[in-house]
Amino acid sequence: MNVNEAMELLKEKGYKHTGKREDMLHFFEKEKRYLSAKDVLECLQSEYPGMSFDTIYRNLSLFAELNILEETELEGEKRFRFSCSTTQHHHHLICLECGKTKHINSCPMDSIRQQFPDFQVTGHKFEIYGKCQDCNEITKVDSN
Amino acid sequence: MNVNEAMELLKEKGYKHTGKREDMLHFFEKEKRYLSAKDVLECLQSEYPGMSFDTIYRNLSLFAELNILEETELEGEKRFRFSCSTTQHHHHLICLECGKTKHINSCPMDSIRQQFPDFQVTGHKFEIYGKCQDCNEITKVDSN
DNA sequence: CTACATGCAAATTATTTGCACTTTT
DNA sequence: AAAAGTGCAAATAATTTGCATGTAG
Repeated sequence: MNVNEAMELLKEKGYKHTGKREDMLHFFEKEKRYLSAKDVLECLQSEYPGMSFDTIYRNLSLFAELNILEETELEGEKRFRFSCSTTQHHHHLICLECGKTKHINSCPMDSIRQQFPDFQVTGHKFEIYGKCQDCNEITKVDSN
Repeated sequence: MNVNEAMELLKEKGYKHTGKREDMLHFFEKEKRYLSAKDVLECLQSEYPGMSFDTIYRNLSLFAELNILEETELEGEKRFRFSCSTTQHHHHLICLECGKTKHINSCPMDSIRQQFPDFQVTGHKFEIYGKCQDCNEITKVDSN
């Protein structure tokens, strides 16, 4: 998924092309990590001073519904990231300092489904939290 | 972990023995599943008509801090369940209809840590959502 | 009688919604 | 124009906090 494909999808579905939408998507494409509504607002407010949370929230929900963004909930906040659904199903290591993510292609669900055939699985969440290599190095430097 | 052990732990740490705390713990022990603050309030209000959310929330946080309860976040709400930490590390299948849970002893983290030695893991979440066998059967009956 | 526990009311935080106005198409 | 997008202000909803009072040890 990239910004052009996303805008194309929006057009197909009858949603309009606005600068705010495009800029939101560009921000997500550039960051490649989970962002909160606040992150997005802060980024877009330089460009659009009157920009409000409502618009951010409405568009985030819309994008998530269309699978343009992946959604998760982290520390009591919804977070979104540009969808990597063109690649195979996967999970992430998430750095709690900088938000950077790393893909994990292996998914433990296959074996789980076999183990519990009576449980009808509708979804799952597998996320690993911690500190990425870069953030770890910064800490080391700081404490010297 | 059981209610007596939990009350013992509270006493050790200098927290007081109150009927509300004990009843909260009994409720968790009986239910063996993830419960929201609201669930707990509804249960305790019959016994303690004046019972307020504050007390529930304060005690839930306390119990979680002392590892008497396990905490997770599900559909925008914090949920707690009686801790099974005496048994080995594990995860759950969670029925979104009735809240019932099933243990999974296997944890995918061991292999993940090996795969990403540069990422300092501080936590992880692995939860499987769906419909348990009982709830599935109820649906079948309903639709007849 | 002292520290912890609780209720009340008010504050916080993230998110959603109704309504009037403004853009896209 | 018509449909969709947006800002504003107000409403929710879950959770937290300050303060005065109550209660267990």
